[in-house]
Amino acid sequence: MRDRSSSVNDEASNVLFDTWLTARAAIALLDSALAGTGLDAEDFAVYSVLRGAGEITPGELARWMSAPATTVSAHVKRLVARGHVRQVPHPEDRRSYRITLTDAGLQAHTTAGRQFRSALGDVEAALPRPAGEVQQALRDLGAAIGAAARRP
Amino acid sequence: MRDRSSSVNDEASNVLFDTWLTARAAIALLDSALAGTGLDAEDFAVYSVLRGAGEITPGELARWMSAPATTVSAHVKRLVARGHVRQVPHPEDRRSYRITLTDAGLQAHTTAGRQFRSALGDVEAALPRPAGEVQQALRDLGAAIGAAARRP
DNA sequence: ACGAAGTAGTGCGAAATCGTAGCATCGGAG
DNA sequence: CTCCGATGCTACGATTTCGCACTACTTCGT
Repeated sequence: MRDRSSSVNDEASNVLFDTWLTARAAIALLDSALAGTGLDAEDFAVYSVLRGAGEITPGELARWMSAPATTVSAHVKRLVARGHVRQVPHPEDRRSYRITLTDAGLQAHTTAGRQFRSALGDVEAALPRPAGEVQQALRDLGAAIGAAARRP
Repeated sequence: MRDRSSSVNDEASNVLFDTWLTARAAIALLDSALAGTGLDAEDFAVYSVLRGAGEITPGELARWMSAPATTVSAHVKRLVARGHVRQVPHPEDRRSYRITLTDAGLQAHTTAGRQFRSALGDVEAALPRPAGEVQQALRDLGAAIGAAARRP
């Protein structure tokens, strides 16, 4: 009954608001944890998606991160210029293409990953219960938001 | 074992990453849910903090939302210009001041609140368990991130 | 097979973000 | 009281975000 549940926030308390608040804190933490790696929190997340996906189209990436197409487009341009991402022609749709991490991109992600994991460890250590539980809650919430968004 | 835990994301799975993902989805949902109200998700969140706080300094707000001072400064300028926020001199520190919602700001928040609550309802309805549980997980996570951030 | 309608991505411009540098004020040490 | 380091905020500018309008290709209906 202090700090985050203090006087400031009473009626504004709800899952969406808390998600916003928590994410901002997470990003701030990561931005400083990743200082010096050349990647910021956003970059690291995108690289992670890319790495997990192997090859995806900009559109898929946009859907994954709930971002507008133009934003992803800008990301791609930047990451390609940085030499961390490569564009591969799409075999079945010539309007599109696919993107992958280059070796340099992969390595940047791996390097930054050390610092990331350190910060993640700190957070998990400070967590008063298994991280898996929290994660499951986030997944459930994410799915619920997705369902709500699909509802016209 | 579908959708959000699909093939794209395996090793990248952790609380911080999931927080980022979920928050992006939440913001996207709210941005569209709040369309036409004149406020976007970010605005609504800030107004909520302001409303809950009554009067706070820009610095306090910055800390609350884990944002750099300059960003908050820009927000304040914008919201003041919009007529939704008012600056009140700080009685104990002349470097600073306090901000509050004006009546117009309060009303804008209340109006937008209808649409917000509708979206929130959709999300909560799609949630496979009590929202309070998820919220508690978010609080715990937020506190843990705060602890990790304080650790030099 | 053809045209209309839908979908993938991008150029551009307006607005937002936030680091750096700088100013005003505060508060503690001597 | 007088410094002086610490703190609160902001001007500025480089970078990022994203809505709108547009082009290129795909797909569906007939």
